[in-house]
Amino acid sequence: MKEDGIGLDVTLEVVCGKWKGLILWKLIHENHLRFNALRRSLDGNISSRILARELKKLIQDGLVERIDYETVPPRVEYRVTPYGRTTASFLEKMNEWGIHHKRRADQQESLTDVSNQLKEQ
Amino acid sequence: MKEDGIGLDVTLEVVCGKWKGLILWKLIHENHLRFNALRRSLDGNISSRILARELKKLIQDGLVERIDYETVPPRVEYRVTPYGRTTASFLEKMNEWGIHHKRRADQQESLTDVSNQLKEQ
DNA sequence: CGGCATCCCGTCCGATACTG
DNA sequence: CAGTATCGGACGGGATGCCG
Repeated sequence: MKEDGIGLDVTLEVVCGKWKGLILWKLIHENHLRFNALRRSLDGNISSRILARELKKLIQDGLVERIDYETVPPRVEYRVTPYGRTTASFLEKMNEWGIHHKRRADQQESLTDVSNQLKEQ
Repeated sequence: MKEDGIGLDVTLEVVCGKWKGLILWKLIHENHLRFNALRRSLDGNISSRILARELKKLIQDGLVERIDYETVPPRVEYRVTPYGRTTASFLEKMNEWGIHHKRRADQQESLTDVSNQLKEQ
C-alpha cells in the first residue's frame, strides 16, 4: 500500500497547462469577472480561443461557474465556485515558491551564461 | 501593480506535465533512487525515454541531482537536491487536495453518466 | 461582447527497438 | 543497467478571421 502520490496525479491534471492555474488564481482573488476582463487581466496575451477552452475544462471540473445574463450585447461572467476556492490551498503555496524560484533562476542565468561562453571557446 | 500571479507561472512551468511532479514527490520521499527503481515506482507505466527526458529538465532546474558511479554495469542514482526539497511545500498541499477531489470526482461521475443517458434519448 | 472555425506549430507522451 | 534512436499520435498553445 502506497500512501504516496495517491492524489497528486489528479491535481496535476486539473491545474496543468500554462493557463488553468492562473485563471483560477485570478478568479479566486477578483471574484466574478467578465470574459474579456478576465482575458485582459491575464498578462494580456491569452487568445480568446484558449481562454474559452480552458474555462470549459474548469467548469467541467466544477471549479468555475458561468453566469450568462442573456442580454444583447452578451454579458457573461465567470465566478469561482466554493469548491474551486479550495484550490487556493495549494495555489497559494505554488505562488510563494515561484517567487523564490524566480530570484534563484535569475542568479543561475548569469551562471549558465558564463558556462556557455566557456563552451564556445 | 499586480502582486498576484507573480510567481505562479514559473511554478506551473516547473511542475507541469504528467510526470515531473510525481517524480519529484517520489524522490523527496525515497531519497536517492536508481533509474529503473524510480521507473518501477511510478505506477510502472512511464517509458524510459520519457523518464530520462523529465529527469533532465528537473536537473536543469536544479531540483534533482544525478550521481553516476561510473561502474560496469552502470549504476546511476537520482537524488532530490536540498533546493528541490523545498517544492514539498506545495506538492504536499496538491496531494491533499487531489485526494479530496478524487472522492468528489467519483460522485460526479455517476451524475454525468445520468446526464449522458438523458442526452442520448 | 463572447465566443467558434480554421490552420499551424511545437511539445508531450507512448511503444518499440537498440546500444555501451 | 541506463539510457538513446526512431516513429507516431494526441494535445497545448497561438494567429487570424468570422458570427450572432
